[in-house]
Amino acid sequence: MDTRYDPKAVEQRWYEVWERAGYFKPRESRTGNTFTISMPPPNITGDLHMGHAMYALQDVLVRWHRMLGDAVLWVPGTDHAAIATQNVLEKQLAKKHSSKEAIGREAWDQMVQRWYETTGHTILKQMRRLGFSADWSRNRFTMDRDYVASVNAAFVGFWKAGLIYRGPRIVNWCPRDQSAISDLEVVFVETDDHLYYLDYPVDGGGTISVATSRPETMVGDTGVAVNPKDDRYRDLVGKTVTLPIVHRRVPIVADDAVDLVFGTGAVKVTPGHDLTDYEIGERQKLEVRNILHLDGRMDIPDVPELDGLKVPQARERIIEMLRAGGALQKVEPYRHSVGHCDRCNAVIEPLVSSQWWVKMKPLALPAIAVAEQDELRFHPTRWKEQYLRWMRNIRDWCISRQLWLGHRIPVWTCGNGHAVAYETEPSACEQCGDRTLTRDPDVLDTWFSSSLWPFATLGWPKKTEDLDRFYPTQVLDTARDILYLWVARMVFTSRYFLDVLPFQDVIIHGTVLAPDGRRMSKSLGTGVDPLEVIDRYGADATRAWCAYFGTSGQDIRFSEEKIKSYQLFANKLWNATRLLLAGVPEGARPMPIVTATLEPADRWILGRLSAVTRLVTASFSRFEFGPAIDGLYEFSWHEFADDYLEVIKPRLQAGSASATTARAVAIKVLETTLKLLHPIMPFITEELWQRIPHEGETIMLAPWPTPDARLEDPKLLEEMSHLLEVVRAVRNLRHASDPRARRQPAEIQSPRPLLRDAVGRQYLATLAQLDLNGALAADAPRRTVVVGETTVTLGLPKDDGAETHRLRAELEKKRAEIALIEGKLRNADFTGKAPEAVVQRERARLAEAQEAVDRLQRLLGPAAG
RNA sequence: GGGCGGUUAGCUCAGCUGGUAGAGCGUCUGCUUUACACGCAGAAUGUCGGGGGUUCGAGUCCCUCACCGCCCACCA
Repeated sequence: MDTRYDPKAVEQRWYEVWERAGYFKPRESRTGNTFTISMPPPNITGDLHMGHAMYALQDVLVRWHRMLGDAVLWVPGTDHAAIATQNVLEKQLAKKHSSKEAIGREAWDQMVQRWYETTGHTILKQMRRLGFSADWSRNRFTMDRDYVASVNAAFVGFWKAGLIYRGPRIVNWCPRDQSAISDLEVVFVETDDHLYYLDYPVDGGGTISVATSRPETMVGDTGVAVNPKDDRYRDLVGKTVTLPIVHRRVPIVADDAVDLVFGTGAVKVTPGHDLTDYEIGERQKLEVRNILHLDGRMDIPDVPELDGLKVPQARERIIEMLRAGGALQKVEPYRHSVGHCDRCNAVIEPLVSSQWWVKMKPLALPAIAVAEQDELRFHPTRWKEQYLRWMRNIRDWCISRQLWLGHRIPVWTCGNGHAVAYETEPSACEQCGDRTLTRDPDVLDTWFSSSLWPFATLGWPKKTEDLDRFYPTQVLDTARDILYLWVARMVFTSRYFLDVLPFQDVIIHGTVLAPDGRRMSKSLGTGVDPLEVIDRYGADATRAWCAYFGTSGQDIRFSEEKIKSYQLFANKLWNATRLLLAGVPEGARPMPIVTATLEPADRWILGRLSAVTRLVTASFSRFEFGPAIDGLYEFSWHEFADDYLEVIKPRLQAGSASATTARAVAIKVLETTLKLLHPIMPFITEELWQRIPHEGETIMLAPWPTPDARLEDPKLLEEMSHLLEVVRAVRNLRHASDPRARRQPAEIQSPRPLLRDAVGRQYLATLAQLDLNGALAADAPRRTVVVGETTVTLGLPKDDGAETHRLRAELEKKRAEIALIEGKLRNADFTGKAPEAVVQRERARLAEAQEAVDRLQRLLGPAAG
């Protein structure tokens, strides 16, 4: 074995072995349980970023449950991401000065197909590099034929229940994509703008002023609204105004939606191009007028000056016209949020258009109940409220998109106008038999298909074996930005179609940010490719970083230091293994541990191992992986390697029966540690586990360790802790004088059982490089160190004062501590009200501190003061 | 406008139900000790964002302010 661990050489090799052996496929359950996770399908938009590395959290759970003995299935796949992918491909075409319209539908479809094949493949390869143990034989793509069948079945299912309707309603329209988008796909950006005050002449005399940030829409006004409680305008309600420029008469109405204190308290109402106005218009029975073409140009033939202009130009032009006509009262600077398309960033133009909708209220109610009753749990828990807030305020879902990429809406209309949803292409109208059928040109919101993901990937609506065996899943892990877009929707679709929750636990992992705290983004140049990270530090280190930060719920600034520390950790394990394997023949069988021959150190490390086993298992159970990796790092590096391995070195070299025991214990501890670590760092653990004596063909299927409380002896733990403290004190003392001195002669006095014992003294001698075998010569120089009841006297010359200085500082610290505790104990409130145990602890602390002060004073002599 | 999260050592972050402030990295000191210099041994470093309160006792609970980030909303 080389002195350095090389992840590159190891990781690829093991991954191939695992995959070829079929370990990623579900096996017979030893526990009777199944454990299923549906992997959130990455978008086929070509970029795999550090966010995807966070899927390692799923692999941790999956590998853990596999070791627990469950029948485990992790279903992977990819999402066609209709609008996002279309945007990527359109940009590619634009670079070549082309467009989808220019190349035509057929060439476009081919381009899409090619994209699916190449990009989908790349993503899967990248996930393999991360060590993901998903069952790739069950890999799904939302555009696969079977998946399309699921989508159609869901659509028809909703349709038959009357939950889908088509209708003209106001929608968020993206003029660049020329498609409707849902509320969730609109991002609002704070923008510096202007508020224009317009005077509308009231018929019969007077004027009414309205404030607007969109004066160009006044040509589509069909009313003016005021608040019914507004005394200023009470007399005007019911009258009409004549709009400037278009010279149309529109009514003044009263509506509660109007804010009394904003602007003038009077609002121009444009039901055709504003969400609020649309609702006011519905209530007040106002006409809806459309003044925009679908590409965002003005559609107002009556006003040739404006017709065909883009919105910004139209705004400028109409302001001139209004000003000229004396209708522009004033303009104020105004900052407000403007909706943009989430995908292409174009300014959203609300307009009325005929779209397909899903009625949400009936679907939302059960989805609310399950969260309220904690059948559906969120980690961290605060996301429950977020989820509920959204579900409670949910509005109907616009599911149709006017895109060239996506699932076609499975509705065909016959010559007689019967529009019906069919699961497969019909040959005749279901209602009248007419054979002239045309399919709806629209496609579905990509999230409609995603919302079926956990069960559609298992074959639904077919009653497949997989669906029967592996559904529902147990855990969903994802990023918070798709809590509503995706998670919430899976809950109601699964409740609706399968009458069961798609998963019980939802983990919302932290979002990975750039080192400067900005969002990771390719366009900002802040993106980090996980493969580069893997190349530098190894997949195991990358995954450990994910485990450490991912489940805390906080956003994570990407920082390489921590990843690097896990790379070093892997190296540490590698070298510890090298040490233990020296002298063990290749292919040796596991050595049974003979309890009778165990030394205190052996019992101690086994006890600590048991405690760590409990810690890791509890950490995994709570979906908080930070304490698990932290605990394993601390235990194996410091307790196992620094303390235990150092303490047994003389035994190993002596080659006695004691060596056999020590080696057996050390290997047992190492082997167990590797198993506990395997879900997080699969590669190094497999590599090392294969090298040490073990049973079984892969660590992936090794049984998960269980703690053994009988091994945890609190008294022994305390004895060892004390011993290690003495070691540190001695090292400290020698550090201050002559670090090169080895095997320093020394005497020890201690009432502690372990240090009275020859074995314990041997530990001390080994770790602190002391020779405790003889008494110090009477005339030898002496230095003494005191830890609690233990005193060690070393044959060392007096130091130059540094040690005295240190002791003095310690004395001061102890005295301060005593003053603090005494103050506490003098306080009758404390002694009276604090629990007895706490008071006792303070008394013990005081006694200990006083003893320490006595010793320090004795050491320092009369000069101590 | 409403809500959520954050503010702890130079940096990045842990600190569960209130009871002597922790890790990694960095810094400093000393070590080519035969597993590992990707190492070993040791050290230093915090009015736990400000203010108020509850309590015998607050990083931890309550109120309030400030700043950073995120989400939601029919911000004309």
